[in-house]
Amino acid sequence: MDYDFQAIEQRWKAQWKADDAYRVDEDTTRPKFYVLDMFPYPSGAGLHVGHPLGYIASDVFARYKRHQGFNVLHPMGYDSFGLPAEQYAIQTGQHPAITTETNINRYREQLEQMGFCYDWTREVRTSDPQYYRWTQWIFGQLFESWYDMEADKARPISDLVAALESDGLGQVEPACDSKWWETLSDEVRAPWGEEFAGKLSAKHWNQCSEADKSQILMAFRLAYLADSEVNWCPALGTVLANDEVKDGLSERGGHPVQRKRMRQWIMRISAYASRLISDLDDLDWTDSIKEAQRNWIGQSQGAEVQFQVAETNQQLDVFTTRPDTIYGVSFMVLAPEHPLVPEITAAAQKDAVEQYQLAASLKSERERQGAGEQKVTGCDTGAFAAHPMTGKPLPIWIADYVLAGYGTGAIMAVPAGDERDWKFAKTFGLPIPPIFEGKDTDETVFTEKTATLCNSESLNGLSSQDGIPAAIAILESKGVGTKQINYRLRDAVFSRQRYWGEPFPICYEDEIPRLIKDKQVTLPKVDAYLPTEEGEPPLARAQKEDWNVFEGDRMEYNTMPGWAGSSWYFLRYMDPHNNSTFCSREKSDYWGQVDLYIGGAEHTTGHLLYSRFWTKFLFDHDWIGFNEPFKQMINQGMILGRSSFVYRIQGTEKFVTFERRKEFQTQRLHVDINFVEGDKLDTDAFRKWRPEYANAEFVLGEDNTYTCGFEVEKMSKSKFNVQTPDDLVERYGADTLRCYEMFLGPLTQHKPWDTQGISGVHNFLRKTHRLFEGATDAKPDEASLRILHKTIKKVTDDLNRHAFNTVISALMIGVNELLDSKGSQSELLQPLAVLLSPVAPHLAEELWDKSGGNGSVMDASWPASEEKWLTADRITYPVSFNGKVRFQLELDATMNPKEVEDVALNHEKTIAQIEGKTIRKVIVVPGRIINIVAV
RNA sequence: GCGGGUGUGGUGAAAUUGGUAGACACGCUGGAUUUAGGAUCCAGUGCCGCGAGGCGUGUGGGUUCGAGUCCCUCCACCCGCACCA
Repeated sequence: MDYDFQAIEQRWKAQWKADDAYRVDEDTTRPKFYVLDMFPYPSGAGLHVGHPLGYIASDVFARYKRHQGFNVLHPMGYDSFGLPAEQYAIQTGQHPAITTETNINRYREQLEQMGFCYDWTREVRTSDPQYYRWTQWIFGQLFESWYDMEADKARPISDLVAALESDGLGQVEPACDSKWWETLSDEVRAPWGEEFAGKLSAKHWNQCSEADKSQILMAFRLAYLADSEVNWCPALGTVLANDEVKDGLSERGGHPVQRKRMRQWIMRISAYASRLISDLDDLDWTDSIKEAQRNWIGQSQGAEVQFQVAETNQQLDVFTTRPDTIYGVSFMVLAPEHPLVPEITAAAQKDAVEQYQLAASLKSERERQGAGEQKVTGCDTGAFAAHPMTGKPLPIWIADYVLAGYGTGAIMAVPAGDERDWKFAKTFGLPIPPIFEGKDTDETVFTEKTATLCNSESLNGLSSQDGIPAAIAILESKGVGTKQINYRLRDAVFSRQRYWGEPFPICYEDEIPRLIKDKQVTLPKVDAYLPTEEGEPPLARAQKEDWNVFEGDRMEYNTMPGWAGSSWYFLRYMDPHNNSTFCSREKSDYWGQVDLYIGGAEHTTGHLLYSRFWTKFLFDHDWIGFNEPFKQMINQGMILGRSSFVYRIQGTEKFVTFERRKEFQTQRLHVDINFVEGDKLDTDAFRKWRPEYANAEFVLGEDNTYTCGFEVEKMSKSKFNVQTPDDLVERYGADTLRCYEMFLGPLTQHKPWDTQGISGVHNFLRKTHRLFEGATDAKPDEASLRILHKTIKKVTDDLNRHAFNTVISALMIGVNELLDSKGSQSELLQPLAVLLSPVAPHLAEELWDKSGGNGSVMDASWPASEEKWLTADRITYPVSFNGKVRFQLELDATMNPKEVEDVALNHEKTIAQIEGKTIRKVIVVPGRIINIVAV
């Protein structure tokens, strides 16, 4: 009988459903294994063949681990809040929940069709109030926490309040902005005096009103409200986090982004910067992702140094990684936006400075970041700072190349040792004090750390390695500087001016935010999904009675960003229906970290960083027992599409075939790959595609056909090159699709999609089916047993190293060889069905059943390869001369190297090869190779 | 510029510890069979050469009895970061 994949797949899918075969429960008698796929956003387009690649790999591994006796958690759910559904709502007025539901149903259908072993009873959706109440709860906990730098962990805000009441800020060191008090209103600060520099006393704290205290605490909360420069995207009508902006454009949609000062909820992720870097070391992730995270966090060690501005009591703080070069400082540079600029600028320079500032502010983010060559620009403020060591006056300039957002927004310029400072000094004729022995820094800048310092008083003769700590010691003893670690990572904006996201459990009284703890706030209904006329977010449209909870004067109008719900979803899968906590400690202790996380590499600096941050936060409060979410991660490569093109002769409705396109002025247009078979265009289908092509004419090739051009590029709707899994499953079955996607090549590599190869894999499954047709209870012969055990070993080894493509090859070889050796005995076939089951579960179940297996193949234990069938009696040695293989020699496996050598040397072909030469050396690698060196 | 990665037949690729380069497939060529079907089977297929043989893993060098694999040089492409003080 033929391989009727449709009947087989339908039958077993139904059976598994009836048996609840994918249901998992906690079971302390078995070891656990947690395999997770990255959370999909259910888009309207459904899945294309690229999406399931990772899902198939994780499913294969989950099934393999189950065979090995692990209790495997393998869940799936949806990151179902997000922009596309909301954009659609804006256009059509349809509630995003409806769009989302429709899309999820489509996803679910596609996922089930491919036979994934997800435990659907654990499905989560971030837009479900039962889920997001816990996202809101975690936000609330972040709001009610501060970061204790000494203990290096988050603690309840009540601890900080207690400390403030008894000792003020004297005994505790909370993570905060270096000048946290500057964000407070003047009334709050007034009693503390002009000279206040952060040492808030208990007395002052206790004198504050409740409103004042709330303002002060805001400076220390892990989720806080603050005015800050944000990335505002007018086209999307919302702010974006740094990781959502690429080259000054929004990652989604590519719209321009501006800087704007806005009051926003912010997450103090910077408090975790150091742990987010150091804990990377123990993760089994690719170096490139770990490196990208280190880069993004951007740790640099150095010193903060204070410079006194002459004739004022103002002080300039700068951060430097090279405090050893302090004697080489000849000027200072501030960012044009630096708050001190207006205060210190000399009267004579006022106009020039203001002009420069204006010019800088008019430049877009993109221009500021300088796409290409950087021109050196700057402007003298006319003010001077005193060198902290020598007291010498240093001119203070402003310039674009100093960024307001990094460090303190000001630098001490050391032209001898810094490329940009050097160029700046050369451009504006500023001095370049030589500070490196034997280096003419007037000629070229010397940026390496290898030189010996000179003209640097007590630092003379020191290398940079010794000079840095020495310089810091001097600075500290003079009270003009401290050792400091600086990070590039900024706190993450957590507000979005959007409708389709988690509402904040926050209300305002006299504009003071208050956390609503006793009731869950759900999304209110609104009359439109657009901002109000006053520019308030859509939620501001909701009337008082539209809110299920309305407290204070008003509710918070912002919603949370997409990454809120996805930062902790892997925990909810462990305990998805818990109504009293986000995830019970008992469950999270059992399931623990994700053992294997599979997904794309596009979440490097967003999701992966944020979920690490939230995990550490939950760990600090002892609500979970681990501080990293994902122990091992594999990033699957993209499956690229093969786009087809037609060539329209400019200004006409004529299309010219690929071969003759050069004869005309043409425009290359994407054409739907559904009209193209083997690069030949179905011209009738093309005419019917769009009204404007109805009268299309074609300039054909010699064979009277229209040939399309092609290119391999990213699969996308707009390129009309999307291949969906649906019709492939229809034509070849889910098992074939699963095997084919695995067979394409290494999981982590990018590869073009090409359906031509699919027949080979389908054929393999048919052959496998045929092998089982002749199942008997007879005793298998030795040769067949060898084939089986070789296959068991290869498949097992390859699965362990996640080499899924060679798993398929190994099974192909095994089946081909067993067909040749007539190895159709149940004793061989049953283990073979188990080997097949991770990659082709439906067929494996059918064959397991046919070959007399008990129960479901899914619960059969993984076969072990037996050593005795792996070692052969005879070995075929390649015999090489000077490294080049000349002939084969079949020898007894028991022969020792000396015996092998003797046989090889006396072989007639050897004698022929070495004729006229002397043998210098003979190398025999037992079981491997014989190499004879002769000259 | 810095960091990470990848270069192997016509194509996707394999070679796990330095040990027969191209397994397994696709495609192609020839043949068989068949109710011309996107079916099946057999043989061949890295390149050059009729052949013996020679040459072959981006380039050039090195280590080694032996290098796709290790070391150095350069090139190409992909990804990330990018005036980061």
